[in-house]
Amino acid sequence: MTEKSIKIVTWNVNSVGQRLSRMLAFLDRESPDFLCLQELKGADEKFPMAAVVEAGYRAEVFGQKGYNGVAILSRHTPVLVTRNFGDGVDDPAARFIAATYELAGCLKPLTVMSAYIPNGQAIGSEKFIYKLEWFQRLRKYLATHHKPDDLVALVGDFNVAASDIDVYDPVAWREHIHTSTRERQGLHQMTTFGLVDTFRHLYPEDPGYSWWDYRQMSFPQNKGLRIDMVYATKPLAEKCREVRVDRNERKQGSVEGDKPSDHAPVIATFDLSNPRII
DNA sequence: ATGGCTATCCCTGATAGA
Repeated sequence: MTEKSIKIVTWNVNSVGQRLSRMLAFLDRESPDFLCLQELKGADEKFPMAAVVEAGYRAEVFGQKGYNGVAILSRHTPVLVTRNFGDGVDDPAARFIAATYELAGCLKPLTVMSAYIPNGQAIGSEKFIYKLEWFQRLRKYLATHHKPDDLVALVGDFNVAASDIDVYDPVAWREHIHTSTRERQGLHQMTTFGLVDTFRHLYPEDPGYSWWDYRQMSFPQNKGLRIDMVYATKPLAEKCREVRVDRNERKQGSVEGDKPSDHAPVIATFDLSNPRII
């Protein structure tokens, strides 16, 4: 393979079954190398594998009945796939999958991770503590399995707006779930492994919202949060040329299709034209 | 202040998401 760039997408689809036609159209239109999904909301056997294969992709799937569920779609075949953290914690939630690829023209393997960070529900709740612990477990997983100079893309729905620029109304959302100091610290601790927020790095001033509430006409008023991110280790982040939010996928209508997810896809493009560096 | 919408499954209400 000699492609000069790779495209990595993260998209919380809020049920892969409900979003199938939109997703297939997206694959056809954008032709990403990697499409990382969150909130499949179904067990493995409910995943639309035949349609994905028909579209020219394969899928590494980590499903769960009713809730959560993550996947990585790609035209490439991984050499290694891991599901969950394998850290001995008894946690049945399907929120993390990682796949490693040896791409032609790439001197080092590329690892792509699709993560669905817990929502946290309410500050101080049991689910909030679980969210904070989940960040620590993810941080430990990174340190155990990778080095900061590996090629790693950690993408997904992080359920935290990292700073006030990522929030449409920071005053109303002050110390709210998704913006609280402890959540932001958890997210920051994760990045200290050596991860760059590619969107924020390229566009310091752009809100870049990726989620809008289904209620209250939030999307037409652009009342959003940026909680879906593409993180990359430094050697990979240096190759990032563009990150964009595909807001058309949040729209409703005959052109875009019905029933959008409440999240829009985030599309990152990396230029790998100099293989001596990668 | 609350909930307003959309998804799941036990399915015609409860639970969860953010």
